[in-house]
This record gives sequence, structure tokens and C-alpha cells, in this order.
Amino acid sequence: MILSRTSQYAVQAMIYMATQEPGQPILNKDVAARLNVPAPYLAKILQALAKGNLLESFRGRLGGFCLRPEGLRTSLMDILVLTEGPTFTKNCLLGLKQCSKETACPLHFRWVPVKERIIELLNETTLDKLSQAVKSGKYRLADVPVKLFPELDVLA
Amino acid sequence: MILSRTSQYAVQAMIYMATQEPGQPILNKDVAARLNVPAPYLAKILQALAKGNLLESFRGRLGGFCLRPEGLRTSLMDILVLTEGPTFTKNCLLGLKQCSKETACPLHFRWVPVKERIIELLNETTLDKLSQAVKSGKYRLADVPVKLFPELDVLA
DNA sequence: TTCATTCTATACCTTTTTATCTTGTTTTTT
DNA sequence: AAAAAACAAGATAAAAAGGTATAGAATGAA
Repeated sequence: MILSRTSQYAVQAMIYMATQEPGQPILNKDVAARLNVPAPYLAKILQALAKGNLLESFRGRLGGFCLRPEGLRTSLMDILVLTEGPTFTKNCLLGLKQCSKETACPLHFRWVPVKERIIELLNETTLDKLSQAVKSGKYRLADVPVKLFPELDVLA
Repeated sequence: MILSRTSQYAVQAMIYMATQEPGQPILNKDVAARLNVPAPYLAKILQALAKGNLLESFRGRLGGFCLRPEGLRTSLMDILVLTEGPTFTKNCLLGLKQCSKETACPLHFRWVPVKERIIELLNETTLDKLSQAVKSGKYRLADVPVKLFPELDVLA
């Protein structure tokens, strides 16, 4: 309803990073496996997050990605500004290029307060809170992978 | 931030129809000119709205599109369900296929109340209200077309 | 050093969305 | 009946988003 797939993967990945031991690089492929997402595509996203200073990256053996030292304070807004572009909360619902208090579309004054609520949510929701939630075990970060042969479980 | 271009055009077009005299068919090309959007593309959108019973269409001379008799009661939600698909308010922010109270993503319980506000807005905002707003002259329905030769205005 | 490992960068392919075009069908007027 | 006006429908094209592939550079360890 609101986010591109790229943003969804980015948020999922960042939350996952936040659940891991700080300073310990995680492999792109491990994140991809955990989230059940195509690894090469996720790589691009993680690289963008690193360029945007939300992640640190290390090459070579023992390399990988991890949160920056203060990374737990990263908000959803910080992530989405990178993945959706800096104006993604600024646009008119009807797509008008000019839509402000003075040049308002007919939805403007109805939409603004709702949009404020959304922005508030994005700003106040941090990786700290989200990773706590995931670690509690009560929430799921990714879809359960489809089981092709569930009958094999009896062997496990 | 939320709506596809198709939806934006659809809403703009519906509001415009609602400002016109009821029962009087309006030409697709006139709507397109008023909204400054590509006519063939808009035609498809209007046809879809007609199929979805939000508009009536008439072929031949004196044909065109107009609101159905009770069309002013149409809500934004009615329009968007057609253009974005019936599940557009149902999806998980993180894109999980399963995300409900029992199988919640870590954003679920934060997002739901905000989403409720959005849904409320979409349901209670009708073409009646929006067309009134436009008719008052205080709101604009489309971008002012770019003026190539503004100096010609002195002739008008 | 040399090698495997892992990110980096770029280019490419595929799918979806947006937009256009063409041909037909219906309806009204003359 | 014929012509004109307008929608209907499907094919096509362009642009954006999603996803893949490959060559290159940095790192650590044998």
C-alpha cells in the first residue's frame, strides 16, 4: 500500500542486522537466506544502505555488513528516505507538483493530519524497538518459506 | 507516497465529473484537457471506472461519460478499490503474505491504528465534498499547465 | 605469494506500469 | 442509408522497478 519492495527488503534487513551481535559483520547471503529474498538484489540494497551511512561494510574474508555503532537509533524514516527518495513524504496525494497550504488540492487539508501521523510513526519507530520485538519471538520478520515437501519433516 | 498515477488520474477525473451537471455526458478528451493528462490513457481509466459502475458511458454523438445518479456518494475508497485492487488496504507494510494479529510483523501493531485513520479518511471523503471544495474555487484539481509564452497574457 | 572469500560497480535482463496507437462498434443526425 | 461522433478493445511502445550476472578490488589466511 505504501512501500516499494526495495524498501520492504531494506527495512527487513536492517531489523535483522539490529538483532545480531553489534560489530560482527553479517554476510549478505545469510541475510538473504534469513529473509528469503534474492541475494544479488539484496546486495544492491545493502550497498545502498552502506553508502547512506546506515551500515558499515567490510570486504574480504570475515567481511560482511553490520550496523554502525549508533545504529540502533536508526528510525524507519532514516531508511525510507534512502530507499524511497528524500521527498517521499512530501508529495501530494493526487500527484500535483504544487500542493501547499496556498495552492492546495481538494484533499490537502484532509490528508495532511493523517500524513503527520504516518511521519510520526516512521520517526519514532527505531531499530532498537523493532529488534527487541523480533528478539522476543512474538513477531515474524519474513514469510515462512513455502514447504515443497512437508512430509520430509518426519525425518528431521 | 501512496497512490499509483492511474489512481491519481482516476480520482481527479471523478472529482471533475462530480463538478459537472449531472446526467450530462462529458467527453473523455475534455476531461483530459482539463486535467492536463494524456487522453488515450485517461480513456482506459474512465472505461475501467465505467465497468466498475462508478461512471455511465454513452457512445456515439452526444456520448461521453458521466456519474451515475447516486454518484456524489462515491467515496475515495470506492474509486481506489477499483484502481489499486480490492486488497490495497489489506497488505502488510513489510510485504509479508501472512501478517495478522496472530502472525504479526514487528510493525503490525504500530501500523494498524495509522492505517485505520487512512481507511477512515478514504471512506468518509466523498465526491460530494470534494466537488464542493473545487467549485468553491479555493482548491485546484490539476497542475497549472506550463506557460510557454506567459507574455501573451497581456493580449487576453 | 597465492588463494578463497566477500563486498563493489556496472551492465544487463525481465516484469510491471504508464502511455500511445489502431481498428472496430455503437449511436445520433442528416 | 450514410456520415460523423464517440466509446471499446486490444496491440504496441516506452519507462520504471525488480532482479540477475559478471568482472574487479580488498581482505585475511594458508
